Amino acid sequence: MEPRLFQTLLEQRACSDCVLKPMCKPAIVRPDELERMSDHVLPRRSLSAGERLYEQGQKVRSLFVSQAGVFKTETSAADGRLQVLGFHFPGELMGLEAIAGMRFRADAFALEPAVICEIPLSALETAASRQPEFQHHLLQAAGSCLADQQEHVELLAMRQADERVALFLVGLLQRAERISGKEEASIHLAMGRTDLASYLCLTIETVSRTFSSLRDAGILGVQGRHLTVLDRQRLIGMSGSEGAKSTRRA
Amino acid sequence: MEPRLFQTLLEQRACSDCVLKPMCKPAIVRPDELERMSDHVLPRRSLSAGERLYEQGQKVRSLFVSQAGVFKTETSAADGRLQVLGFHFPGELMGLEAIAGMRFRADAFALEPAVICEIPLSALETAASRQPEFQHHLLQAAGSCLADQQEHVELLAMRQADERVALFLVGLLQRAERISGKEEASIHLAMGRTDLASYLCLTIETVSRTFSSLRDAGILGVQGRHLTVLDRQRLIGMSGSEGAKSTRRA
DNA sequence: CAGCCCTCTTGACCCACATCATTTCCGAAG
DNA sequence: CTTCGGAAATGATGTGGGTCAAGAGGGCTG
Repeated sequence: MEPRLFQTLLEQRACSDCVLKPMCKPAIVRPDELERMSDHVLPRRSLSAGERLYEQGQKVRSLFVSQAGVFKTETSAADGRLQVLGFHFPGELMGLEAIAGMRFRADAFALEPAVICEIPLSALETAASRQPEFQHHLLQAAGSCLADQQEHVELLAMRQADERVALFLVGLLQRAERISGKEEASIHLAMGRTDLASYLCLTIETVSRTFSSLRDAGILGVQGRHLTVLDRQRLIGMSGSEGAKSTRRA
Repeated sequence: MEPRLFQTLLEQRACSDCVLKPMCKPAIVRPDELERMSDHVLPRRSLSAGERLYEQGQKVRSLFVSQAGVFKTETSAADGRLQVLGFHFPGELMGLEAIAGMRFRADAFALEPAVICEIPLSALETAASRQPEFQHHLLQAAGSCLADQQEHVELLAMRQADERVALFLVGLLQRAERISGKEEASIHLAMGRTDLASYLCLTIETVSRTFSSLRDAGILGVQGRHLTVLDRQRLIGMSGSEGAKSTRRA
């Protein structure tokens, strides 16, 4: 394992373009660079849709970066309740939250056919200690993950269902645009309504109704998992602050 | 700045005792050790109750570890809505989520008279790259922060108000016990009802009512900010899974 | 000790969303 | 093309907790 490669690997397009909100997802790796590098140095694995990458409670040996395909992470409580904690797009790091307890705190599933790049912990630490650059990027990535989680909390703290949905969609849009580099007008949902609802802490009925009302308002085109953004400004408006009228909570 | 000291500084009582939930807060530093070390090498500052440690949007130069006193971090949205993102007890790291964008994403306030230990970023990275041990601990700390955030999301995902409150209280209890090392029967709330409600995404009225019903049920003694745990088992029971009867969400 | 302010508590009412129950859609298999 | 099954949409109804509105403590200051 050549540590120098890690540095290049993580030569990230820093998250500076979306410093604050919304949905500044931890994109620590440019997928194309990852593609180039991992062919030579990192274990890769293909997963089919629905396949599990790791399991809650399992011992952590590696972190993972999606190279292609979207993943979800999901905890299951003692009583069987499931809670989707996050979606992970190509280039995003997974598993960092597990290294404190050395066990994964959630299951990770591929939502579509995917390619995953595995980074053994030992290699990670070795590379980081030999390459200050890499260490720096790793810290940045950790910070990004943390910022991302905070945004999830902020999303949940938005009281109205339509605010949450709108904010989520805007986030997806921005992630898609960061990957493609151009303005996007359509969104393909990698996840079903169930996962979406769980992530937003709503029921699938509410999500469905919200989509319908966005459609009726002429803001969004809805055809199953394929969405079309018809009125970007209004969508962004709803996702933000002034969507609320009454507002009381401190 | 002597890097070696950092290593000792972060010689943590790892979070292994509370691998999963609830409320495994990122205690990366033993307060007594921090006390011992920071006198020599790290800038310290005293804050009075309510004083601000850092401000949202401000450039990040240092991370912080509380040495004494509880802090809260809080974002303010464009429309003025405030959202408490976390409480930070002695020994817990603050500011890591900011390093991706190099700006703080929230305000941090001391909730009571406090002493803070400042760790300049440059020193942090230098120390980490010279001391693999320290780098390892730093990563662990980052992982702990992340795990903590996930628990916050899980807390918010618990549907019933009383589940959230109970889970929060159990978490406080465990943190207090981790610091004192012995079983505690009482909790002193460093935060007021307003901050508590914001953190739990409830109104202060609901929090108040929930406390009252816990009191009426003989589970909790409530005298303002001083709480007495009368029935530990039942409290833990409520915080968990089986407090719910119906349960539908995936 | 009185007065004040601020935090917390309690009560009455109502609404957004959960819940329950169908119906519709769409893709895969035959 | 038809059939089938799971996902999504829609409708009707109920409720947890948000909202509005008073009190009730409890700790300051004068």
